[in-house]
Amino acid sequence: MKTPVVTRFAPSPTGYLHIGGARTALFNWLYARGRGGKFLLRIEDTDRARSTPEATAAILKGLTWLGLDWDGEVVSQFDRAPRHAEVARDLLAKGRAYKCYATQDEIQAFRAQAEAEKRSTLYRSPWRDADPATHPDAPYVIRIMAPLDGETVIHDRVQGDVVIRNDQLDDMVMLRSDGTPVYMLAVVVDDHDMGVTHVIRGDDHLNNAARQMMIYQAMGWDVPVWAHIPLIHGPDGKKLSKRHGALGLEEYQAKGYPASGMRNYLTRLGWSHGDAEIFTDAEAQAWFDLDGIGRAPARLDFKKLDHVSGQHIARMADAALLREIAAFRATTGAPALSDLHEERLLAAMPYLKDRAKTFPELLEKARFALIDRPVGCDAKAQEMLDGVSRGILRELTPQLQNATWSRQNIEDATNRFAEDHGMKFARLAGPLRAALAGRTVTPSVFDMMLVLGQHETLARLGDAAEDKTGGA
RNA sequence: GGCCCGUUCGUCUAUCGGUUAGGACGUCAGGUUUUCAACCUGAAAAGAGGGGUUCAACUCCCCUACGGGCUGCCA
Repeated sequence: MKTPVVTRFAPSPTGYLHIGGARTALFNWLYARGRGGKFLLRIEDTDRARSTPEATAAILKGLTWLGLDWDGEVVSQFDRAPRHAEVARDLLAKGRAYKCYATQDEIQAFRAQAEAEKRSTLYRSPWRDADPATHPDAPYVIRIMAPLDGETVIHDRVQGDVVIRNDQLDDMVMLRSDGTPVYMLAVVVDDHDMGVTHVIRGDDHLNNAARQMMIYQAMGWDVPVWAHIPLIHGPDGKKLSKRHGALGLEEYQAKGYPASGMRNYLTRLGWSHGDAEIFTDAEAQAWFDLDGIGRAPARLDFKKLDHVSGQHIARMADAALLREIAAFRATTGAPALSDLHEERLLAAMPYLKDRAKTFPELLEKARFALIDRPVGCDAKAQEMLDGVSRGILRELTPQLQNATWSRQNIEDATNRFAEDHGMKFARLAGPLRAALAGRTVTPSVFDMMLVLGQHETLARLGDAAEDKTGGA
């Protein structure tokens, strides 16, 4: 029987959810969800000085926004410290670890000298083979006994087989002198206890995998499947850092990218499935595999994000889009839309969603539907509504008044009017735009009329004809 | 310093020894048009460098260059 897949995301709560971390979480989520497995969440909060509850909250919030749901309770690594220590002592009892009484000063001095002499800085503790009878009554750390020769092979699903000579591995510390566990021990114990089968994480941990395997082997535990994915870089190809901006996931939320577009973009960044570019979650889950992950770090490309985002907005169902936009407005602190405005926005959706890459862009194009009279003209729209144009609108109004409100009828009436007056429709379009929206850049005038309805349309035309549209 | 990983159009990538090296974003040129977009068509654009192996190398091996990571009683 095949063991079910269990993946996990294990961030340190030292800040917001980083875009790179979000992608790592996404890969774990996709892998588990596509295989009917579990996706677990563990907060690595053993560094008490840097961990904050606010950061944990921000991470959960970010994951929730991205739509990555996890299974079971969130595990706090710090809470499991006693269990980590227990394993360290177990290893001690098994003779796979030893107490080291070397002071930090001693070790530091050794490293400084090794560095000066350009020798390996790997520290070899003299206490490894010391007779327990000679142990002083002093603080000690517990170090693992690393194998002295041979090699460790990391069978990595992304990087291939990575061979590390065991003489490159030192007797790493597992338990500090104050009895607290070190990260390297904690991850292994937690991953094992949580039943994690696939460790998908940044390739900055690739070398660490060899160290961690020492613990798995000493405890006789199954080593998980490794998949070390390249970290993503900024647009300049350099490591992601503050100066790149847009580092936190919430910044993307604030910019109005739909979560589905974000998932699509991040999935496709450094992973591919033939020529597939735009896909649904169901497709991503079905297609996602470790083999498709590239081995080189990928750069963020905001233009492509825009494109993917636009495609997702265009493909979303109108009602769903309306809900997402309402949620987006709420996060920006905008007041909820009135029923009338919401109704109009929904009606306008088919005309707007093909043309917007983000929610704010869509909202901007929807302005005409979300305002009440007077429309409020900006400078260009005001210019458009000169005396002549107002006269034209006055004459056009009765034609629209008599039309039964359908696209066909509105278009016919308008075109007939233009023809009768020997003008091109383009001559009418500008003033109509200004009258209906108070702007010169708007959706199609017929689309707007349809969304607004006959009554509102005529009222706005009336305002314009009488020069009562108001300023911007 | 030691060890490990990586390198195909500007960017994300396909190719898993034999292709005119394909797609997407972006760019440029046309088209459509009712403004802005969107959309459609087309174009330019790539195997880091050097050695091997092979009838044949982007693909396999080695070296170099460049980029990245690890080397903590941080995670």
